[in-house]
Amino acid sequence: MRSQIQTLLGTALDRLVERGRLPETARQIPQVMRSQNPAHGDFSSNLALALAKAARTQPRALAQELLEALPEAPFLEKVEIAGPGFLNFFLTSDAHRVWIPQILAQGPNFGRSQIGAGKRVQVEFVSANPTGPLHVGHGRGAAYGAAVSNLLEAVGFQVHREYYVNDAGRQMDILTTSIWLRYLELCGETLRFPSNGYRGDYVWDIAANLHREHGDAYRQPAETLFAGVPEDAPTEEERDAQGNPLADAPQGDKEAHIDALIGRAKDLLGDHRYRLIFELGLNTILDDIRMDLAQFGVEYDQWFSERSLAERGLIYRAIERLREAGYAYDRAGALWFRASAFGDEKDRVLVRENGQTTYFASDIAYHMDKLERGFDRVIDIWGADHHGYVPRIKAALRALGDDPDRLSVSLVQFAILYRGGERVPMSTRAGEFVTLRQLRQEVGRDAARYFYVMRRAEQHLDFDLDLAKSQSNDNPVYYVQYAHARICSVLRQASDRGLSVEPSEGDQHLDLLREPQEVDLIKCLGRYPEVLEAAALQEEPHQLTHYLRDLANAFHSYYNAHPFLVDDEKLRDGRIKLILATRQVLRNALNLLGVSAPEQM
RNA sequence: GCCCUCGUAGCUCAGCAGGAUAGAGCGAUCGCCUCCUAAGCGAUAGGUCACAGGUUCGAAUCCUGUCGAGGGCGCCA
Repeated sequence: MRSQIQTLLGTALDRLVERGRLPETARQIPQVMRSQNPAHGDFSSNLALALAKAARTQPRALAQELLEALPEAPFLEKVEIAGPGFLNFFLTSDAHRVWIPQILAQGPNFGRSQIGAGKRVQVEFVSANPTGPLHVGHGRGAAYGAAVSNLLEAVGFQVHREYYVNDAGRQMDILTTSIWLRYLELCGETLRFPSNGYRGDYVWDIAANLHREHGDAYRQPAETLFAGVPEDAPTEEERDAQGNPLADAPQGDKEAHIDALIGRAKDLLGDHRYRLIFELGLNTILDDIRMDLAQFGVEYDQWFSERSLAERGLIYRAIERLREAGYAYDRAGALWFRASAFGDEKDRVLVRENGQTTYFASDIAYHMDKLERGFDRVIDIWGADHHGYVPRIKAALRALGDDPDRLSVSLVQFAILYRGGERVPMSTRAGEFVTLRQLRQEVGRDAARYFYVMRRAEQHLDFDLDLAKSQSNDNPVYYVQYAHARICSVLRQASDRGLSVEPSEGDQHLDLLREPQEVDLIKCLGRYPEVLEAAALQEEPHQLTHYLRDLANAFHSYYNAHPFLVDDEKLRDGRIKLILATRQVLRNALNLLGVSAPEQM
């Protein structure tokens, strides 16, 4: 509808240009927007204000000329000049009502479009290290990434959802060593668990599995293992309230300590047995993450292994390409990428002094591969703590000769949980973090998915657990779902009374819908395709949650003001059509957000 | 120190490719169930859009600076 008005205005503009009233440069796609205020009609345009200077006249006078040059259109009730020179367009009530048969005919497809047709988009999200269960911070990335993917798909893009599995690197070695140490404790060894190890209960569980399967086959005396290992740093428990180490606490370096333990573990276990524990840890945790996300309604097309990059020689190839392009150089025994040549703060290491490639090198190779796979757009959804990482990855893409604008990075801010008005503590200290699974169990999947995307991604999110659980109108999820359930309930009642809920053909009886609440609701339904398009193209699912609130409100107001199951068959038919259409749009929008549309509440 | 994000009603937030009188929800106050789920509806009150400049017909929106909040600045991942 908006584009049709744009076309009309464009024609008027062309006419004025042809008459020499306006210069050639004035030709443009006119800005047409939804009016905020109903007194200003359905749509308005500021075209006359924008061009008044070029026309060397007053905005209102130019608006008058545009108005006279405007072609006739059957869907327009009237066009007014208002304020400083706005053109306000009022649609006929018929123009609004045509949405209802369209919604009923298109069903689940209503609102979808083909704007992105033929374009492939990759969305990479969550990608948490497989070293422990997902926590509530990952949950927001999951809900946001899944919603953005669904939105893009709904407007026609071919979407590829991907999870980057960090199954290489030091964190996995720390996990492997942690599992083995817990296993040794289960064998009866006494040892001091490293401050930098993974201390969660799940590590005990994996170790217990290992012990159940293999008995003491992997046992080594703790004294042998710790012999010659540099001293650890104090753990949290070994510090006082001010964070100062207690008297008997170790005073070493936790990094050197854990690295030495990893080295000892590899030597003592041998390559084969070390790999076995490594794989056991990786697979156990990855399976858990997969299941967790699946239960959260988040599915992926691909789980991309970081290790596969090295196996396919992609890291080597990326480094060679950088070297050939002259952006890699040796210094102090390491290989560096000249990121500073592309606006990054400083140069970055690709290959460490010890010969190992960095995470950054893997990531360059990964992004190189993403672009080579031919996606028109690549979207990375990262936690906000990674924002410093964006310039260097873009710098690398530019150095490789790729177009860095094909990659866009969305940074999702943290979610802060509140319970009883108090902030829920979430220190990274082992055992204290709240997992995504715990959150789902506490508030349910629907509330979690909805709350996570209710705010703009780059905005800090206050997640009120009590509100998410409350079954009242304070809770936006229930408010919207209740609208859906209410419609279902009305239809059930109709059947119980022997009334037909099968709507008549086409636009019959819709002209009877003239109550103000009916008009508001119909207008709201008609906005859905525009809202969906904007939410998708701007990657902002929260626009959809705001719309859903409006739509549910329009429906609840209608419900309170007028009965639907009236004796007059024609009026009843019209009203049932309207609420059927409302139910459809509620379903379509909730579905994109991964929230259910219950028939009963 | 440098960089990023953000300061809008008592609270939580929309609005930000400039547009008309700045909007919701919660909370507060007052109303509405012989009637399709009151998990609902209606009404009222509540704002120097952090502050100061600038750009222009017009600024919550763009630019600069100040103040304040959170985050990031490893041969970690």
